[in-house]
Amino acid sequence: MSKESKFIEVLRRNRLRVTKERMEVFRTLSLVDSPLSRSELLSSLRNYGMHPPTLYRTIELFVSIGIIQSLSSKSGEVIYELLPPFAPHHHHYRCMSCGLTFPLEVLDDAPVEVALRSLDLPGAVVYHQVDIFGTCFECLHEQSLVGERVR
Amino acid sequence: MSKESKFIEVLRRNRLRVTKERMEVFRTLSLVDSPLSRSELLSSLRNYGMHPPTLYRTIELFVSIGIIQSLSSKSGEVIYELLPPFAPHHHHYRCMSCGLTFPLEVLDDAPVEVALRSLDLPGAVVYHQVDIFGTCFECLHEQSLVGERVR
DNA sequence: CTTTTTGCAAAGTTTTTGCACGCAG
DNA sequence: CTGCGTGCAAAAACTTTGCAAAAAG
Repeated sequence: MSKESKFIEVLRRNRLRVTKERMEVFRTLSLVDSPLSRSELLSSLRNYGMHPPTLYRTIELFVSIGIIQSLSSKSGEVIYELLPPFAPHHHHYRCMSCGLTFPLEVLDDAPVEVALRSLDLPGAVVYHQVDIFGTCFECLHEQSLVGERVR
Repeated sequence: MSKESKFIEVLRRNRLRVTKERMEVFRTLSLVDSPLSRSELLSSLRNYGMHPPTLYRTIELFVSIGIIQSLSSKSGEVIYELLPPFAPHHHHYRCMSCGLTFPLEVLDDAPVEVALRSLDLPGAVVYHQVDIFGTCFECLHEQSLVGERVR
């Protein structure tokens, strides 16, 4: 079953209508396969004719039915990405220099996952996010080429 | 050495001035000991006389010199919290129902930390964030008291 | 045909900017 | 003293809201 038909299923199950705007937001997120901010989504979809209120309402809807989740970029901007089953569960490596987000594949039996499951918590668990911040090899390399760091 | 004097040290090391506004923002974050949004900080500090532009500039500054970090709340709001050495490294458990954030103490040799250190990553690591989402026991209890879930 | 969803305009809120003044060093 | 930082006002950007029109089922 394709991701799009799964998506349609989820809308149906929630008694929501399948509109081209919702499809388009979903497609953009699937295609890019990396978290996007509201403004990035807007500019991607603007040529398509998406209006801000529609996008905002769609994002809120998607969050509420669990299609996407929000995370914050290092710079303090909120970004959104697809959740399972639309994207596999993964962690993030984020470069603080160029801002790129690298998805990190995590198997269910990886040590991190096992360790997270065995924690003693103040409630039930729905999902978790792991974000690792640093400087990616490409940026490290570039920095070493430039003699001096600019203040 | 107290946290405040450490904070002053960091400002000095960055050749920044110690002002009462900066002290006040730092104090609020230390005192509350849980992540705060811009608007929460603003209302806490408003009676003190903080103006929005000053707060925003201060937050940006604090992020840039590594005093605080941003994370996103479930509702998609950006919140800020102190980083080591002003607060111990910790993970978060966040209740999706009441919105409360529970800091989770993590020792350096905890399984999660060890597992995270042994990952193969596309760059160098500066720090990481782990956020676990779910429903806290208090909210679970309340929900069981209410017969029906509201649609 | 009914009900949900979108388009649009307007209002509301938050954030940024520029510059003059005041305070830290 | 000498700028760095803040206060203030104004502008810009972003987000929300309400309602009529359009589209989905």
